[in-house]
Amino acid sequence: MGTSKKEVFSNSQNRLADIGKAFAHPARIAILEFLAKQNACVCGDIVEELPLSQATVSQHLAELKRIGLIKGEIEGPKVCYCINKKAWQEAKQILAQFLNDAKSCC
Amino acid sequence: MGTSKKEVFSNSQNRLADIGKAFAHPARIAILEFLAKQNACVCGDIVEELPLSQATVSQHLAELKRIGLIKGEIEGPKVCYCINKKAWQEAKQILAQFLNDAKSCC
DNA sequence: AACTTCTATCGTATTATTACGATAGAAGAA
DNA sequence: TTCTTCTATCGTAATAATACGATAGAAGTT
Repeated sequence: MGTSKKEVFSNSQNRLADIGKAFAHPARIAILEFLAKQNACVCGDIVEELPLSQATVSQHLAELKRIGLIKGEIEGPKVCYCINKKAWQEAKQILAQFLNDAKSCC
Repeated sequence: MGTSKKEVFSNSQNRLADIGKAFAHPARIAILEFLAKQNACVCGDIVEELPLSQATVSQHLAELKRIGLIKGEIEGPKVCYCINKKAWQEAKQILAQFLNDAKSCC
């Protein structure tokens, strides 16, 4: 009790839920928006964009990396982040399919 | 500390995060999938579809109602649920815009 | 080597979420 | 009225998520 019973749901349901979780916090939305509008990797200045501490931003970045939507590459003393295009397309496809399956009702 | 600092983010960022939260649990995905594939309102049999208790399912339904993605109408002793088409379209539009704004990178 | 810069992680406190049994209330059936 | 059915809510327990200061480690600079 208290634990999410994800083992009783299908892989695709859990994958979609994970994508949803990536979007389920305004800070992660802000991070993704910032990365998405760039045309290149962003090195470092993400923390300055957000009204959150460096530790908190790092946690959100780690969660987005776990889900796969962003990539981080070490570049000297900094780390460069960018959208993972492949996972982004996959998320777009999964969400579009899910959202388009709703039939009319009521 | 511990509280989500949603007040420092924009309304649209928080709205998108709320939509993400609706999708952020496999049980809610399962509920939405079940409702979405129907061509009519579903009265009652949602609990039997899910390996969760009636109380837990009711909580998930309440959360989906709060976010606006589903509607519930009292029909005799039962309650009929269905996708809220308007909010569903809104969610689709918001997500599509967000997902399509990613520029190429790396 | 010593210093600076950048980021991940640890430790920790607080709030949120998830889950379920039990109960209450609403509405039709007997 | 009494019974049954259905659903929301209460109470509660446990886990997850959020946030941040402090610290550690990696890498370049002086």
